[in-house]
Amino acid sequence: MSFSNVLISWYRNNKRDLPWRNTQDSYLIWLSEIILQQTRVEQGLPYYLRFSEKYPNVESFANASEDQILRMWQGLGYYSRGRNMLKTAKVIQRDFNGIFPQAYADLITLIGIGEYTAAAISSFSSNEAKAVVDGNVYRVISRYFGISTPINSTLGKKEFQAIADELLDTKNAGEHNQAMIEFGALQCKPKSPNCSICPFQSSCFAYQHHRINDLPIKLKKLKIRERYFNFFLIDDGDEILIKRRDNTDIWAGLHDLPAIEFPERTELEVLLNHPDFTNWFNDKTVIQKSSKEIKHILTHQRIYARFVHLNNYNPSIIEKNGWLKIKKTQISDYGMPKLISEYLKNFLN
DNA sequence: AATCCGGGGGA
DNA sequence: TCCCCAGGATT
Repeated sequence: MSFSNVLISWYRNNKRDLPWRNTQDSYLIWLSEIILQQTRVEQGLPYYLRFSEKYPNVESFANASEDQILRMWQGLGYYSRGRNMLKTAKVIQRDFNGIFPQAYADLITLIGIGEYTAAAISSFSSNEAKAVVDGNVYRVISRYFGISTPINSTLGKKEFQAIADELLDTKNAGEHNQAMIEFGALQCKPKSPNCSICPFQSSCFAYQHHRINDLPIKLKKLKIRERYFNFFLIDDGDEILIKRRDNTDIWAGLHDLPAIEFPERTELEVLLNHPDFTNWFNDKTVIQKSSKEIKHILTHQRIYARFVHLNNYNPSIIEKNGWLKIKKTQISDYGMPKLISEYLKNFLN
């Protein structure tokens, strides 16, 4: 039994009865595909039913106003899908004689229709031999074949499309595509797939190698944290105060200056009222200078630093906070992040 | 190649 | 919380 044979057999036994599967009307299929982009079937289904009832053909859709479309789209998200559908419907009226195309080459030219949707509409409506690759297909292929190329990398997209093309039952493209998607949605789910009753158990790479939870691999978009540090350059004659950073944060074990951190940009005023500030300093404290904001880029963080120069402090805080009082001439004896050492170097010279 | 666009559901 | 969902357009 080939992969496709097993797949189709599974599909015929397990498929859901969904309204857009009971038609070959490329307009209705288009409607369903756009609604289902990045949207679960259960969430999109009621929208499909309302849209297909109110706009049973592309002409009625094209004659709707954008307000009407967006009102019906309300709550579905990604609203540009609705706006683009209206544009496309008008293009169909004007350039395609009001006949919704079935050919991949035509579909791919339309706004809102990318590779996946063009392959879906063409194969579902006319059995054109184009393989769909959506989130489900990425998952099925990556697990079954043990492909660890990230699915959201350029190379990964090419690689998975090529495998999907290879796998496609070209004589039965529409059903094959539906089956791949349905299998990914119902059986080979992202979390806790039903491997125990899977017809591919013995041939699935991920199942055999216990990699189900590792595949597919997706590049995480690194989220950058923004941090606002106010460093205090506490001038005590020929000495200054520094501190060693703990091991739970950036620059672990290096030395920097006493600091107060905020999660967002703040006025100097806010800093002066911070409890640490009022503990550390006193009435005799004079702010001699405050540097402009210095931006420092790390891989996962953007540091915005401000250096506040002061000349008086409460002596007890040195011991209490575990700070160090060192001679300015000894600064270079201590490992410091570049942000700090550069600033001190410029300041002291 | 990265970022934006969204509401909803599951772990 | 984080991840993912029948992705595509834009920069």
